[in-house]
Amino acid sequence: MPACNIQQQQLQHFEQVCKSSGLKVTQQRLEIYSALLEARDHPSAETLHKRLDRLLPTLSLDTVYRTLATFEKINLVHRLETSENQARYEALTQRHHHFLCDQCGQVIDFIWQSFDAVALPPTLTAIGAINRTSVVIHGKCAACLKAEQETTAPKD
Amino acid sequence: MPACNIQQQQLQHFEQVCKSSGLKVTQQRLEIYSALLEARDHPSAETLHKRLDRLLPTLSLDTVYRTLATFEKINLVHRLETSENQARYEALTQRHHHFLCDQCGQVIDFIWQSFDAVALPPTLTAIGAINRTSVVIHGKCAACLKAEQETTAPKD
DNA sequence: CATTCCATGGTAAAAATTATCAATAACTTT
DNA sequence: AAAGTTATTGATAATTTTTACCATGGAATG
Repeated sequence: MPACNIQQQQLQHFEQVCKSSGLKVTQQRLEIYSALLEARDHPSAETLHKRLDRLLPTLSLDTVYRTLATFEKINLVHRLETSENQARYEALTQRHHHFLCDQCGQVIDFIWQSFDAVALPPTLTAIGAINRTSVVIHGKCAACLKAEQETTAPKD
Repeated sequence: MPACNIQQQQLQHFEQVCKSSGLKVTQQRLEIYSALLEARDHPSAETLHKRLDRLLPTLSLDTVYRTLATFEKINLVHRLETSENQARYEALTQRHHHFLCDQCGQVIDFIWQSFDAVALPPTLTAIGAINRTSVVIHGKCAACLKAEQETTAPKD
């Protein structure tokens, strides 16, 4: 399983980052991080908490929140920019951008290397120091489009 | 005052959009919208509410929330993508992008026409139908950078 | 093995947003 | 311009989301 190897690498990296930041590698942190690594759906703290209930039944929601906030500080995870109420998170893997479905709220990653290579506008130097850039695209995802067609079309 | 003329135009447009959407042009809606037009700081519902307190002392916070949600539906305002808890809003004016200061939370608009002109990656057609695209840049704003220097540097 | 210190869980508070419903204000018709 | 119709508002309260508190527990250090 190559995917599993990749995850092993990520987890080693995780331990290293924790230690170098003076954070203890607790079971909760490990599980929260690896759950986020496996997840493809940019889960919220609450979703993660539910998802981990089987593995760590006593894990508190507060710990999930705290842990995610901690991870964000040491740059292990990102808190997404969405226009929803619940915050969503993702583990940092490959550089990518986000497509947000305005209908169902789903977040879909996409790669756009030619954007990543482009020079930023010079105006920005006056505005501040840049950490990271990302493109956010709003629209209607394929699934929602299809569902819409099916409820509109059926005239038989 | 040219700025005032521009706003007059915007307000006329506002009334038109409301009517064509079957919405009544109430004083509350007018004031909330024009407060958002004047604002340059992408205020939250609560900030707007406080700001309007002098003008409309009985305006309820709930109305601000409801009104902003309504405006977003008919595409008069945008709910911003930030990674904060409180939602922020802006009136739709000129096409622009956002710089978010991770330190102070400030949102600064910037123009980037060469991005606006660029073609989106073809992968996206499979993902869904696109409504709008925007670039989000995270970093540290000039003011925060300066404040940081002043607290670090003073060694005299 | 004892000590220290950080992280966790449980509870509860704070912050942010939304629901309910009677009263009110805006548009329409006359 | 007045009355009727209907959407909108305000006040209150409920939900949802996130954070604070603090005693307990467990890992690392000496």
